[in-house]
Amino acid sequence: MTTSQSGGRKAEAARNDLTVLNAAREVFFEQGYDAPMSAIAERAGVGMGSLYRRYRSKEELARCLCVLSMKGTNESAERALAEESSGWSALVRFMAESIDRGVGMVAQFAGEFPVTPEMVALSERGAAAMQAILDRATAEGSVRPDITAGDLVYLLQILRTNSAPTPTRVTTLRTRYLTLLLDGLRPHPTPTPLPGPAPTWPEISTRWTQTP
Amino acid sequence: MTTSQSGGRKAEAARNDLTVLNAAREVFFEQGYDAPMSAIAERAGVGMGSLYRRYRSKEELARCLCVLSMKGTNESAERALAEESSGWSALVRFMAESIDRGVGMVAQFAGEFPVTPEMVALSERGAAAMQAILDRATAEGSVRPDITAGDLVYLLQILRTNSAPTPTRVTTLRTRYLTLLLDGLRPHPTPTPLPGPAPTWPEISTRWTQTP
DNA sequence: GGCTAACGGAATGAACCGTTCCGGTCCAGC
DNA sequence: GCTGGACCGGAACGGTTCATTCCGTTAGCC
Repeated sequence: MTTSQSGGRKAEAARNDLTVLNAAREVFFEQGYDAPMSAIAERAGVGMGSLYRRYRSKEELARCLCVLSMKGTNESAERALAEESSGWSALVRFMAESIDRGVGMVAQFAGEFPVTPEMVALSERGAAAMQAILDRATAEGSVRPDITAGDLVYLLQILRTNSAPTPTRVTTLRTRYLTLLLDGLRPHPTPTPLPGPAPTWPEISTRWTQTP
Repeated sequence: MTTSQSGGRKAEAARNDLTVLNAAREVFFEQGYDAPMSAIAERAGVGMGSLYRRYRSKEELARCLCVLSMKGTNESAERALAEESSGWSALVRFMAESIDRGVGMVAQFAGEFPVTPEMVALSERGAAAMQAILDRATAEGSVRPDITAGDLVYLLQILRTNSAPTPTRVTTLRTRYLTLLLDGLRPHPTPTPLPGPAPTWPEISTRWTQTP
């Protein structure tokens, strides 16, 4: 074993718990829900036994991660709204924090397991927070008016794209294109009309309820 | 069999060839290289036998599709450059045509099979054409100067994202966010500096050469 | 009317993955 | 210092999926 840190078996178990969660987040983000459990165990430096001692199944691990991610997103949105001085800075901060936390991972889980009432509640709370940020930014005139909260969800998913040589580079590029997108969101001297209706909430949640 | 159209066996074979290619393009685009061959056969309304009579293996089919897509992209870029009156309109037309043709499909193949010299040549020709479009647009001042041709490649890949209820909706949303991105590409009264260096060509091609 | 080429789809065999099980290892209490 | 029980890593198992092949059938051509 590689118990290099201090503490006994108990401490190792506690440390493993965090390590596993982080490893799972990374692996699911990179490879999607189809990533093998063995990949998560390997990334965490842990055997399969330890993985299944904490989570009865792959689905339980994914659900746990999903809920954690949604809670993080909600807190991020609510903090941004409360602490920032303008709608625009709240929007920028929320979007940046979201892609830093790899929020796109959750999208990989759509349709893989049934949604719980808790997840529905979290999702509704998140939707309200994002809508509030956007309303404030739109009201102060710092965002073009044809943008909706549904757009924000899709834009975050779009930015999840993950194909650069190193993980660091992936992060850098994601930030680069978020910046570009945010400039596109601002009111423009001659804005190009956006084609097609914006995404609606039913449309977004549909992907979660249909289990193919 | 469902030989509903006119013509004999020969004609059916010829029709099948196109149908198979289109079906493969769609399925690979939606599900990635891991899509089962049976899904392609089903989409094309054709048996497995007919599939393997035309392409010796899945890899051969994918390579064929890849080359076709690269040729299409190159022709699209060169035509846009030759026929459009401004760099900006050439850029817009090229980007729009590219996502309409589902150019992101090619990205799914990165690292799945070895690259041929033909593919290298096609890729270099495409890079030159995209660079020429961008140079012209930048020179006339219609694109912010911190954008490179490597950025265009990544932006096209980002827009490949594919998660809406219906295929039609997917296309609409892609166009919507392309429009948003293009507005972000234009010179802005107070442009936000883009973080991180732009992608380089070696960086882009690396993903193809490493076969994990 | 039979011959042959092309067809669709079932059969095959290998690879992969989620989950379980087991032999070894380490700490706690005596 | 020694031992019992909890915990660990990883190999083994069973099921599923998929690329590829094979074969009985069918539709045009002579």
